[in-house]
Amino acid sequence: MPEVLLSTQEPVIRYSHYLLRTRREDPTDAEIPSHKLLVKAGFIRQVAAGVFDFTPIAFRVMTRIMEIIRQEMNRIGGQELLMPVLNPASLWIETGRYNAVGAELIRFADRRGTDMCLAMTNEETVTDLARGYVSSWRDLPFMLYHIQTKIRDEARPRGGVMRVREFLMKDAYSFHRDFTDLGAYYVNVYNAYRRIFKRIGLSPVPVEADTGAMGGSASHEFLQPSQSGEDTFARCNRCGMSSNIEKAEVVSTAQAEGSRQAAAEEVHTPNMTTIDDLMSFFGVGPDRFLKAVAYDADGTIVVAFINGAYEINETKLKNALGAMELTVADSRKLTDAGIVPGFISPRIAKLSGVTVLLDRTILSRQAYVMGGDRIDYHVKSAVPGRDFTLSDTVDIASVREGDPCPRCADGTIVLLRGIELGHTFQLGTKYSESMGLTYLSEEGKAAPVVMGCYGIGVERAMASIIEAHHDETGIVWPITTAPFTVMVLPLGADAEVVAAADTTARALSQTYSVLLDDRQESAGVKFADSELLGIPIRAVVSKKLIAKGEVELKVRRTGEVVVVPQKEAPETVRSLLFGLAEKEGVMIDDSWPA
RNA sequence: CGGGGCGUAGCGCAGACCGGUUAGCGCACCUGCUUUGGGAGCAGGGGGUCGGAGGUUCAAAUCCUCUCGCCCCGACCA
Repeated sequence: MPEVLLSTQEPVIRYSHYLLRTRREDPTDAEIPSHKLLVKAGFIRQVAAGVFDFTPIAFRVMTRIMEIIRQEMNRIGGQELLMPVLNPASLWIETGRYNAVGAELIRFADRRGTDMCLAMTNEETVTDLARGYVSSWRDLPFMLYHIQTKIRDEARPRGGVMRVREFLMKDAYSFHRDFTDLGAYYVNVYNAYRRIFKRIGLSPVPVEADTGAMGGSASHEFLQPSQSGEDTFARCNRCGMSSNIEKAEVVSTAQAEGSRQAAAEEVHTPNMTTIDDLMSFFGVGPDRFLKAVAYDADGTIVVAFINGAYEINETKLKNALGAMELTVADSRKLTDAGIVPGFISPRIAKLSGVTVLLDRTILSRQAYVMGGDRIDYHVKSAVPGRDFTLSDTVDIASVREGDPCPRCADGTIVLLRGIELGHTFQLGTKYSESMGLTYLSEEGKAAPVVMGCYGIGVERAMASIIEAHHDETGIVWPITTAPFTVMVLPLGADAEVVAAADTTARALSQTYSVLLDDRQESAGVKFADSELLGIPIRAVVSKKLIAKGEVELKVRRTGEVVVVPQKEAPETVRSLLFGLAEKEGVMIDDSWPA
């Protein structure tokens, strides 16, 4: 596919009048490389917590990312439209999200007193739009998308532009007659996503994900492995299975133990309420203990029991319970219910108003040390099924590094961190049913439309590109998303240097986007800035070079330097770019550069 | 929302404990001259409601109260 984005008809951009100011020093409040570089190179400026200005050079990058997204969305039949950020609360009340979503959804009343909110995504508006259009199976399928501001009042914005309160997102919505059709289309989106990320210089891992408050069935996150990432995912070292830790299944291996089972025995364990305390007291590993964690799930007490070597995964627990709100229970509430915090055993299941959940990892051993249900006592050699009721077990544990893979025979799990670049959901009928988006089938029966939705964050993609493409001196933009293709540096203020740089810049700008550094700055400053800004090709014009009618071209990514006659500069840039395209794994159509 | 920290020039900071010159330094910015292949030199200069409000005092950047904002860790995260 041709990267026409690099082609340009625009004039040379003159740095001296361009709204761009780099900084000499690293910003103190930035932690991750992309944040530091975006600020240092003058791409972003914070306006409020999680709210940023994007300067012209940054917006050029965003425009290129958006254009690649557009091309790939259009390729799979997407129809671009524009939906509003300002939404009436009534639409969100219809789907139930008005109450289901927390304070991230900004709610307010307009001047007439009508309840409004600022859209964090557009399922409501798109479903509302579609129900005015869809009536027959003949109308399906289709896909709509837009690239629009999203507002989410995040509790804690962080990582520069990684997690913010206002951002641009490409969100796409597909509409189908049934799950089979959705499933088939989902593959198209999946492939389009892979193409988009490859083209912008990223290589995220598609991982199975929890659907969260979005609802629906299948969901994948595209996670770019990075230390700066906020998501943790599990990956099998053999079969490649990848799953967000919020969803990753845990298979515990049963340990072979002697068939002789000692009788349960109460042991005095003064003030020992943690697994660590008990480990040192009993002198055995954490997997010998039955750990109890008490929660308040939508107002009822839930106590989850798990093998002491594992941690409860609250997302999985929440899903198992179908709970909206899950918090750690306060001890007073437990005491009131007749529970002894710190010494809880599954025998409390008989108490009224208490739900007990047993994690599957409990099955891995035949006997445990568990709570004694009275202060300062534990029970040793407690056998599941004998000393407490072994009801159905559930999978609510967090997978650990080194655990066996749930998919293949002999793989083990590795935990990695990643940046969520995109998320795809097979929504199903959650929105169509609640909002009455139905169609008449060939049999003349009304059925809810089956939907999918697919997001990509634009600023986060930009930041991720920097995370993946930078060095000690600055950003190294891939040619597909670079704000400019060539940066021309005249060294010195000599009239002939200025004139030659101008000629070179004009010649190059016939085909490439060019930033001409016409500032009255020393050579060192210009070199440092060109490296910081990360423009793929640097063209130097100096007195020495002019004497021989030459310009020097340097490739930012590789450091390769060539000196060529001034007239050959455009042709040489072209071949350098083809070299870069190959290195970066992107295609350039031979018709480009023209 | 819990814990910790910070608000003084565009950016980074000092001054504050112990109230008292005209609030200072570096970078950036302006003028002039020199300089121009790796963040230049000399000289001169502009820019401040000291986050905001109230209070104490003869006097507040400095002490007290309230408030707003921002950062970090955690919780949260369609």
